[in-house]
Amino acid sequence: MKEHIEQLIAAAVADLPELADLPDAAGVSIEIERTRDRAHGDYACNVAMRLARPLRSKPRNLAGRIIERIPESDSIEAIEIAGPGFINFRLSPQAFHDELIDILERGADYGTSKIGAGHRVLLEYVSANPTGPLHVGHGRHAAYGASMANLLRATGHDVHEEYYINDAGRQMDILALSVWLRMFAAKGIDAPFPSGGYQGQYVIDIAQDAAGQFPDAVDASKLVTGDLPADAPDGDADAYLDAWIEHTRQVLGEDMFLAIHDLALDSIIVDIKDDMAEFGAVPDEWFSERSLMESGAIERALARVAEHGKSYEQDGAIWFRATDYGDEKDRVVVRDNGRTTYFASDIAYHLHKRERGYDTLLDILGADHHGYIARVRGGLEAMGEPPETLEVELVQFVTLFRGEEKVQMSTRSGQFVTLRELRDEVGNDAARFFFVSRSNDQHLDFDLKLAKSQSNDNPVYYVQYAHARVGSVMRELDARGLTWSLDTARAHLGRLTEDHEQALMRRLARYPEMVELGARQRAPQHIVHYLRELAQEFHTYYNAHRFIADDTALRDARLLLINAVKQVIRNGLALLGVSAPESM
RNA sequence: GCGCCCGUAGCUCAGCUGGAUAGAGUACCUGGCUUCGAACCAGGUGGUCGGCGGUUCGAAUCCGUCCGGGCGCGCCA
Repeated sequence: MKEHIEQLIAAAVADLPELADLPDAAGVSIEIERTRDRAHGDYACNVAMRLARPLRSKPRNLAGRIIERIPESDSIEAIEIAGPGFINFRLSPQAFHDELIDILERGADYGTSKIGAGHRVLLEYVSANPTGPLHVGHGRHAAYGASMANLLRATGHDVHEEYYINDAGRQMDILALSVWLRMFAAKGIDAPFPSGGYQGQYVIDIAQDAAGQFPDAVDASKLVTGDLPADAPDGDADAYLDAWIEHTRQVLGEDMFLAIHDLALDSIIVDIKDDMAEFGAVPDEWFSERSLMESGAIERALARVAEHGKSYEQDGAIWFRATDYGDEKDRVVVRDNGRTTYFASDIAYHLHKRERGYDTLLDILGADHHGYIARVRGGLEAMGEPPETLEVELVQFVTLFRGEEKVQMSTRSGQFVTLRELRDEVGNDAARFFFVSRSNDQHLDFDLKLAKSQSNDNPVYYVQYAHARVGSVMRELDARGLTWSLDTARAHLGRLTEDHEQALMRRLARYPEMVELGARQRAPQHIVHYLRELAQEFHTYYNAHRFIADDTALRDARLLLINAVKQVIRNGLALLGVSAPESM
């Protein structure tokens, strides 16, 4: 519809005689937008105001001359000039009726488009370190990422969802150490535990399993260390940890250390996969950082950086010239001990994404990673890849409250509320809906007490209730021995003359635009707000009029309308990963 | 100090990349179930869009600056 109006305007503007003298004015783009106020019709166009200056004409006069040249259309009932020079379009009833029928005929497909056809998007999200269960912050990432994947697919993009597993590196070593030390407790032997180790119950559970599988590793004599630096608070917790890791590697041997490391890793990844799957977030691929090292991808990436002269050696390390790309300082990619850094993995990973043929690398990252964006983009450029292919959406933090009290969370100390706990408390639907109801670049306050005690007040139920109510009406129809069908009802849509019905039809017709907007702006919250408005208008209608009327034609028309409402609510909720129950 | 995100009703937040009189939810007040589900609806109270300049037909939206909050600035990941 929007495109149709655009074409009408374009034809009219092209027909303006004065435009011939000013070829550059033709560059003014035609913008059609939805009106906010019903009194302004359905669509408005500002082209007359934009062209007024280059054409040295008054906006309202110009608008008049444009309107004279707009071709006839069955979809348009009226065109008028308003305000400073807007051209307002009022759609014909026929246009809305056609839309209702389209909704029911296309069903689950309604609202989808092909605007993203041919675009290959690699969508990476969550990618939490596998050092423990997902917490509520990851839940926000999962909800946002999965909803974005749905939106992008609905608009025709070819989307590949991916979770990057940081299965190499120091954090995993600390986890392996933590598990090993807890294995002693499983066998009734006292063992020290560094202040910086992972302290959650899940570590103890994994250790129980590991102690059974690797009994030889639980040997009190292996706990005897030489001099170690002091642990916090007297000393440096990190130095203490590193000394312990080094010690553990030696007394256990690389193979045993790796065995415990991998047992812990596998156990946690299985847990994360289950958790996300239950939450409706199912990545197509789980991409291992270690695989980058083993396949030589990191070396390849670093070689490309070197070829472009964007790295150098200093102090025994290899540095990437990040300052050439606006970073504050150059960054190490290979340490003086020969090991590559996380950053090296990351640019190699992004190169690998490009090598797999993706046009857009959409990363969903925590807000604390923002300092990283320019660097990775610089890395891509330094490897000869277009830097603009990397697009990053930052997700701001979730602050948990229990009533008035802020809940402090720290993965390392094991003090956090897990995603699983949250889902158990408020349910998947409420959690998914709540997480994407706020813009991702806004901080999110999540009050657990409120979510638990008043879960019935959650806005998700408001929307689901509208859907269930239509189901209920159709069951009532059946109970009364009446029937309804699209084919007989379509002839009576002219009976939908009430204000509430007009408002609903207008709203329904906007849905495809909302899907497009949500996908384009990477903003699923538009769908949330739209659904609330649609549900609100439906509830108002419900309270004001009876659908199962004695007048058959009127009844058929109204039932067609509310079934269209039901279909659109279902489609919108599906994008958000929220169920649409028939009854509740 | 530098960089990124943000500041909109008492509270939590939208505001469709510059449009017409700034919107929801919640809280508070009033009213509506013998009638398709009251997990609902109708009405009311509530705003210098953080402050000040600028850009233009037009600014909550763009630019500058100041104030206030969050996050980041490792040979950690």
